[in-house]
Amino acid sequence: MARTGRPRGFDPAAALRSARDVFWASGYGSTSIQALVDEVGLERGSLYAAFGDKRRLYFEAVKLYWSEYEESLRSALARVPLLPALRDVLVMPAQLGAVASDPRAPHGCMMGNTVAELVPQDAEATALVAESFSRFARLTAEALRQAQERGEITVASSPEAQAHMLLVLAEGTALLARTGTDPELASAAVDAAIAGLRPTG
Amino acid sequence: MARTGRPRGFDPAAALRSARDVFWASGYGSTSIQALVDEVGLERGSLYAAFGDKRRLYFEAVKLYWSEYEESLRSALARVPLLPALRDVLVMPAQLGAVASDPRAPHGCMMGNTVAELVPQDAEATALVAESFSRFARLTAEALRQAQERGEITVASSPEAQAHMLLVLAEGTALLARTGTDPELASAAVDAAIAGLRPTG
DNA sequence: CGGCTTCTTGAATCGCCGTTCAAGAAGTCG
DNA sequence: CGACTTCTTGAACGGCGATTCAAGAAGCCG
Repeated sequence: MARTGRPRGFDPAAALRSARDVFWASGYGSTSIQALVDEVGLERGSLYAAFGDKRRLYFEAVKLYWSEYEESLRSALARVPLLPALRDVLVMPAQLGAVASDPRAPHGCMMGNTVAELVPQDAEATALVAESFSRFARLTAEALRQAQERGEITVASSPEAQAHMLLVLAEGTALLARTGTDPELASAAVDAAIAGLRPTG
Repeated sequence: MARTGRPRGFDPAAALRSARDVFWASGYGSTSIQALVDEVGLERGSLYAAFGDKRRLYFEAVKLYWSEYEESLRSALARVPLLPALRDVLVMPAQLGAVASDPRAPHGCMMGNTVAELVPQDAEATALVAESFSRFARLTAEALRQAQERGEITVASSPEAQAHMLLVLAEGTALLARTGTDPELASAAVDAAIAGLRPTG
């Protein structure tokens, strides 16, 4: 039985991307339905029909954000040598924050923003974030393990501990980027941490 | 001319501490005046008379938070050797988050929470946070410089870069603590970063 | 003791927010 | 071409938010 009736006048994927950008810039609580209507270009009813309520839409937006982030992380982790690749991954959020004063620019990591705003009060958000962070840790630890075997990084700490440190660093950098920290200082901080991963002479 | 009229029936400092705890647990936007009234024990009118509006009260609460944090930071930075002291400072937020599932417990670093929620949209919040972070960086860099001179930590990076790295690490750890991360893993991550500060071979 | 000043109380106000819904529009299929 | 189904539109609704205010209470000072 084929789909009948009036077809959609918009592209749901494009609308979701647009909604993600609004949420990314303003967070969950501070983004009004009105702002979404204005920015996404759909009327209220269409938004609700297509995505359910605001909370559902936010979660979909976060999932989209994460899927794109994870893809870029994967490709970085496949690089050899690993250390410069890690540096790029960690510094990226600080570059996004270069336009920190523009309220309509995206700010920080959407996962970190979700943590600050909804975790642990919102159980669904907590689970979503925990799953994403756990994936980051698993992928990164595996890459670190291989790099340890290659002798590229120090074995002074376990790959798991190092991976978690990088997660902490990534979220911290993304958070501080919102304050408009000097990008050079942010890079230098990342470099100082990365330097600690080199094998000791 | 002495103060006359009916005296206050409450202690403003105690009320502010109480308000800080509520804001710390729930953030700015999610804390309603009603919640403050319930928790602080003042009626609406008294709250407004004593502290001005919600935003002012929040800023006062944040300032109180920071003044206490900075004091504890100062005393940690005075310790020798410095590295174990730094470890304690960084791990602390992860311990606070041990009760992460309790919504009434404090969550993360109040400065970081403010960044996530109000920066950069709110100029006053942005300035307040920038000032605090800058103080953290200055105090920490000075302690690191002395430790470098003592030969206690590596000179591979500048004290300023190392200090900023520690700020990033502290905020990242506090953020992740909200997700209820295993405290042991959090400690291990901090240790991995601290290990990178030791002088090489 | 009486007048004055300041604090307390909690009901009232006003605006904004998320959500719903009824009416109209636009395709599709027999 | 006509009936049916789905989408679009935007006005309306109910609730909850921060904030104000008028009336009463409580201590101080001459």
